[in-house]
Amino acid sequence: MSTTAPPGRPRSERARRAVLHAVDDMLVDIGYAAMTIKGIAERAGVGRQTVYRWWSTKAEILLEASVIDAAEALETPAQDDPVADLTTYLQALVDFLTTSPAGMAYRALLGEAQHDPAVQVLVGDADLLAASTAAVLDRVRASAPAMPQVGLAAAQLAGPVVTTVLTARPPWTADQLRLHAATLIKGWQ
Amino acid sequence: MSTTAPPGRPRSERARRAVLHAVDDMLVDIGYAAMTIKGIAERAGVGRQTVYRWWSTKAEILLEASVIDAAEALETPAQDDPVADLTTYLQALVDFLTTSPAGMAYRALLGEAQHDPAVQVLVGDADLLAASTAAVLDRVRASAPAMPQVGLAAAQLAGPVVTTVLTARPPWTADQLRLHAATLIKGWQ
Amino acid sequence: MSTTAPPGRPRSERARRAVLHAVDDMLVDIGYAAMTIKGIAERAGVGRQTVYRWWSTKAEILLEASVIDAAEALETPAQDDPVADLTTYLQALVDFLTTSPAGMAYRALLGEAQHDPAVQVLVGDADLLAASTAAVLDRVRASAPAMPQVGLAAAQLAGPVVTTVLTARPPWTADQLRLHAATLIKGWQ
Amino acid sequence: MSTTAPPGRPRSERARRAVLHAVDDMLVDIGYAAMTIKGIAERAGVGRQTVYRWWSTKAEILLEASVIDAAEALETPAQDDPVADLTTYLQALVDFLTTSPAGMAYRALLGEAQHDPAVQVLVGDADLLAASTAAVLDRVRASAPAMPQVGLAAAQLAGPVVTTVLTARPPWTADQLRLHAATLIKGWQ
DNA sequence: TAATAATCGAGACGGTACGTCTTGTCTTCGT
DNA sequence: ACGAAGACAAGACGTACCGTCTCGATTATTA
Repeated sequence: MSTTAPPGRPRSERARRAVLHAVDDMLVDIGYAAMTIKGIAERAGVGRQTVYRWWSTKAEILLEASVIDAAEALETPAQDDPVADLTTYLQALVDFLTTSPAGMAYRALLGEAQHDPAVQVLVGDADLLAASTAAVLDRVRASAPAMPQVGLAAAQLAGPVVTTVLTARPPWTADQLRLHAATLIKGWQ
Repeated sequence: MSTTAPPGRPRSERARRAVLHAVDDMLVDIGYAAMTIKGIAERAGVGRQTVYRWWSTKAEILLEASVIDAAEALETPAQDDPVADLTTYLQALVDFLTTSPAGMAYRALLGEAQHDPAVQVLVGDADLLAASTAAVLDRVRASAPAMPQVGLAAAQLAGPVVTTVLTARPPWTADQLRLHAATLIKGWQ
Repeated sequence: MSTTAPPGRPRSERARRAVLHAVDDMLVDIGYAAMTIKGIAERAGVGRQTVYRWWSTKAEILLEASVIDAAEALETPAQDDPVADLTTYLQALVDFLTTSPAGMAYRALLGEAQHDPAVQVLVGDADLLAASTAAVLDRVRASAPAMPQVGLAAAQLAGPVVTTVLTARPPWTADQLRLHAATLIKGWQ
Repeated sequence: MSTTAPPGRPRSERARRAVLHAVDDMLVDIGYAAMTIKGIAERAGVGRQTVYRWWSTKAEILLEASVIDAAEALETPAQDDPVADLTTYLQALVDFLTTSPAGMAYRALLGEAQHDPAVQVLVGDADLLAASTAAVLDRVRASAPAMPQVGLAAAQLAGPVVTTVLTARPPWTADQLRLHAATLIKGWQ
C-alpha cells in the first residue's frame, strides 16, 4: 500500500534549502525590511516563480527557515534554587532575543504580525516560547503552590523581558532578572 | 527680545493637520501596511513633497498623530484596594491595545520598530506607557514596600499583557488580570 | 547552424507595437512637448518599465515610429523635365514637413536635437531625407553636369525649404518652388 | 506733458540684468535643456516670482538675452567678387551657428519652436538672419540679375548651411561654401 | 523508448510606490 | 508695490519590487 509519486518533475530539495539559507543570511546581513522576494531568489540562485510556488510571503519563509532553532536555544539546565532556575531561563531568553539570528527572526515575525493579519495567525499558532517556558515552570511548580495556569504564568515570566526588548529599551541586567524571578516566586507562594 | 520670523512662506498648519487626520483615518480603514505616503498625501489633499518636507517616514507621522491620545486613554481613576487599582489599569491597557485607534497605532509602531532601526530609536525615546504606569504604581507603592525601581515594575505590570496581545493570543479576562495584579502585589511585599 | 533563443520570456511584439502606435497618435493629439513617457505607457496599456527597457528617450521611440514612413512619403515619380522633377520633389517635401505626422515627428526630433546631444547623434546618424534626395538628384544629374557631390547638392535642394518651415515662415508656393528648382538647374550647368 | 511713474517700487534693473546674464552663462555651461527657471532664479540671486513676473518662458528670456548679438555677428565686410562676398558671409554664418553663444541660443530657440507654438510665433516674428542676408544680397544684386525676391534668395543662400548644422552634419568647409556661392551666382544670372 | 507532466532557471509583462525634481502660485517679511 | 525666500498642490521623473506570464531545458512517472 505505497503512495505512488505524482507525475512530473519532483520538487528540488536543493532549491528549497538554497532559499532557506539565503533568508537566514540576509536577515543578518541586511535585515528583514530590506529583504525582498526578488532579492532572496537571486541570492539563492533560484527562479522567482520557484519561491512563489512554495511560499506565499517573506514571513512564511522566515518561519520555516529560522524558528526551529528557537526551542533548542531556550532549553536551560535545571538549577537547585527556583529563583536561580527562572533567572537562568530569563538570561537565555534575553540572549536569544537580543543576539541570536533566530531571535532576530522571531522579533521580525512579531513585528510583521502587527501589520499583517495573515502573519498574526502564523505567529499565534506557533507559540515559539511555549515549550521552553512550560518546562522551566514545571520544575519550579513545587516551590510555587499559587502559580496560575501555565499560559498566564508563562506570560508573567517572559512578558516583561520580551516587552523590554521589543520597545528597544536596554535589556535587563542579571540583577534585574533575578529580582524579577524573586518577585514571581514570592507572588506565587 | 523677540525672535523674528524666518523669511519665506511659513509652514501651513492646515496641511499639517490634514496629514495627521488622514493617517489616523487610514490606519483604521486600511491598516498600517497598506498605507503609502502617496496615499496619505492624496487623502490629505496635500502635495507629496509637503509630507516629505516635514516627516521622513510613515512611522514618524503615526507617532505624531497618536502619542497624545495614548496618555489620556490610560489615565485611570484611583481605587481603594491596590489590587483593584492595578486591575483597573490593566483592563484599560488591554482595551487600549485591542480596540482603540491609538492602540493600533502603537502596535503598528512597535511592529515597524522590529524591522527598522530608525523607528526603534523613535519608539525607544517615546515610551508611551511610561507616564501612565508610573502614575498607578505610585499609588500602590505604599502597599508594596518591595516594589523594584519604576521601570522594572512597569515592565512587570504591563509586559505580560502587552506580550499576550502582540503574540496574537486571546487578551486576558478580568479574572486573569486580577490574578496577575494579585501576584505582583504579593511579590512586592 | 541556428542561433538558440536567449533564456527568459521573449520580448512582446504586441507591447512594442502598442508603444509605437501610442507615440504616433499622441504626437498628433497633444504634440511632442506635452508627451511624457508615463503618458505613452498609459496610452499604450503598457508598463512604464517596459518602455524604459527598450528605449531611452522619447526621441528614440519617435525615431523608430516614424523613420519608415518618411522614406515612403518622399518617393516621387520621375518627370520628363529636370526642373519639374525637382519641383515635384520639393512639393512633396513641403507637404511632408507641414502636414504629415511623420513630418511633424521629424521636426520634433530636429528640435530636440538642438537641446540634447544624444538626440543630435540619433538624428545625425539617421538622415531621413538622404535616400529621397539622392534618388531625385540621380535622375537630373544628366541635365546638371556641374552638380556638386550628392550631400552638398541635397542640402542646396532641400535646405532652403526645410529652413523656411523650421523658422515658422509661410511655406513656399508652387511658383517659388519652381523658381528655386530652376535656379539650381541653371547653377549646376 | 510728462508721463508720471507708476506707483509702487519700480522694476529692478539689477534683477533684470542678473537674470539675462545667468541665462547667457547657463546656456554655455549646462545647455538649454538642463536649464530650469528655478535654476536661473537661483543663479541670478533673484526670487522665482520675479522671473515669472517679467517673462513667461525660458525661450522668452533667451530671446531677450542673446539674440541682439546675432545681427552684429553676421555683419561682414564687402568683397570685390560677388562669390567671395557670399562666401565670406556664409563662413560667418557657419561660425556663428557652430561656435558662438548667440548661435547656440538661436539653435536652442529654433529647436524649442518645433515643440511649442508660442515660441514658434516668437521665432517667426524675429527673423534673426533677415537683416544680415538682405545686406549681403543687396551688394551682389548687380552681378545677379535673376536673383529672386529677397526672402527666397536669403533662404537659398543660408538654408543649406543652416540645415546642415541643424541636422548635426559636419559643417561645410570653405571650399564647399565657395562652391555653393558659385552655384547661386550662376543660377541667378 | 517515447509521451506526458510538473519542475527548474531566466527574464519580460502590467502595475504601482518610491523619493526627487520642477512647475507656477501663494504667502510671509523687509526694503 | 516690489524683492528674496520659501512653502504650497500638482505631477513627471527613472528605479525598484510586486506577483504573473512565457520561454527552453530538465527530470521524473506512465504507457
